[in-house]
Amino acid sequence: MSKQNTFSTVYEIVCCIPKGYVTTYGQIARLMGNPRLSRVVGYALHVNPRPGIIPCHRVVNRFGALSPAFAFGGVNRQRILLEEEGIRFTSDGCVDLSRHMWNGEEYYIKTHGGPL
DNA sequence: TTAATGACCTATC
DNA sequence: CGATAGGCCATTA
Repeated sequence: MSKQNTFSTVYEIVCCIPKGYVTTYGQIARLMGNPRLSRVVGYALHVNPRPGIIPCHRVVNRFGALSPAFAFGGVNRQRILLEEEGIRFTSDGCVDLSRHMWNGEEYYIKTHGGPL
């Protein structure tokens, strides 16, 4: 209800990511209206006030690479969680964004009140 | 208060 | 087409 507004928005979008899909920081920032908020999005997930509740493991970078240090329990934890969701990983250890890239259309309609 | 950092992205050469 | 540099927002020290 003040400065947490920005963070709350990030958590809202992250919680809105459907199972078996992933999105990028830039995509989330873009949904907020400021594509440059990509860094703040990562920071919001870094603080992650509700680990285990917020599916931050479904958020990856633009290259589809996972976070260097996952704060959920183990670095391999994120990859396992995504694999359990049915996400395919490449030999590079990156997520196939072309297969699970969530554009956040649902959130866009909810915020802008209309489709793209 | 100023300065520096960060789970990033976009634009330009 | 590929690589480099900069920028933007918020938070912390």
